[in-house]
Amino acid sequence: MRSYWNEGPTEVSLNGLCQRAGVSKPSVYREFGNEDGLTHAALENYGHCVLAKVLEILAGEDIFAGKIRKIAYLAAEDGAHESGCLFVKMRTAKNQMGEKTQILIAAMASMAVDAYANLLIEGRETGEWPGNIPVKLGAAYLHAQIGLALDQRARGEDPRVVLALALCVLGLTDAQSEIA
Amino acid sequence: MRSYWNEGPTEVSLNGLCQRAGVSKPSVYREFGNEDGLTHAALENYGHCVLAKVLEILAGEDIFAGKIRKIAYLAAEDGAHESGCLFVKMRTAKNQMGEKTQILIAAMASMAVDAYANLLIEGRETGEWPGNIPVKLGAAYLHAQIGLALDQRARGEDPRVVLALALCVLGLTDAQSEIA
DNA sequence: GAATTAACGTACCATGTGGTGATTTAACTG
DNA sequence: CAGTTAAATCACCACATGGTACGTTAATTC
Repeated sequence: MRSYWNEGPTEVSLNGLCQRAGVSKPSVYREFGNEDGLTHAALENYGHCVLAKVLEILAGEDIFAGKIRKIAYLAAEDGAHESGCLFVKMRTAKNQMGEKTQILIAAMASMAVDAYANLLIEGRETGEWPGNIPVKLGAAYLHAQIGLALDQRARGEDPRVVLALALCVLGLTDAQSEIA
Repeated sequence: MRSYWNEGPTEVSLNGLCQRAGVSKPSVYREFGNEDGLTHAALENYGHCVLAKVLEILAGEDIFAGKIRKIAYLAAEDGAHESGCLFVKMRTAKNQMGEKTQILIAAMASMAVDAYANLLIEGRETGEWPGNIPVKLGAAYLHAQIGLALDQRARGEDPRVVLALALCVLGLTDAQSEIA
């Protein structure tokens, strides 16, 4: 019922969604208050789902490069969220979102870059991530490139080769052959 | 009068624009037919303006790395189009654009990647662009990274460090210090 | 200056949006 | 089975959007 929200892209109107979901508008309003609450709940739910996947990867026993590769795979070619990353879609249209949703978007972006930073710190400590790139810059770079890949997929482009090339700068020279 | 369109972001409605431009709606329709024709004309005009700048850079007497640096500067920190790149904004919301405008968006993207390809070919011929990255991939990569920088600026982020790091993969190790 | 033509703008239309009050249906309690 | 309460819905509102018919003004021509 309310998981049907995952397929609801940003372009669908509240008016049309509750129609194709078989639920009437006042019910939605009783449950979420207003559209801002609705998008907020949808994004929060989506965040929990995708966060679970990412945390599973980060907590795994993989090697550093393997974790990066898995995250890149998730962003570039995993068919699970084939309708596109809801976070990226909402960030793209964030000025059309309500206040609460905008705050959530910013918070999720911050969490993502923090997660990348932790991964990079771990990689540096174990010596698996060589080079002299600051962790902060690396995390921002990873976040930007993953977001770019998701954006490209939302446009119908194939992000794989570009993402593979972009990740080379982190010193993972095998990333290109691994992904492409 | 019709150059006021450059400041017109995608979020402004036709209804509100002709009001703040002091022109009545029927006049707009007499001139452009429908909203699709309007956005098309606006994007075409913007394309001519920005294309002039890019061509000026490409046709200059600069060294290869200098041209790349100038283009990166144009994308990352030039205040000329401080309201954001209209092409990127329209590409972001391309499914809300009319048919003609969507075709123009695709055509302009193709022209951009062709221009990058020519630049890279020139760089390789003169030996200024080392490495074994195929020209086609390099052009797609440049296009993606420039687009990412413009997207980040549209979101209010500072794209400079990420773009500088991304351009390192092209073998321009000095790009980071030049831009940041 | 009169007549014709071209451009312009007011006022309007149909439609879709987010949001809500009144009413009916359903469930639960005694 | 009767009576109260909770929940879902029908129908509606105000508003904004893209788009247009028609009256009005301005320019042109003789």
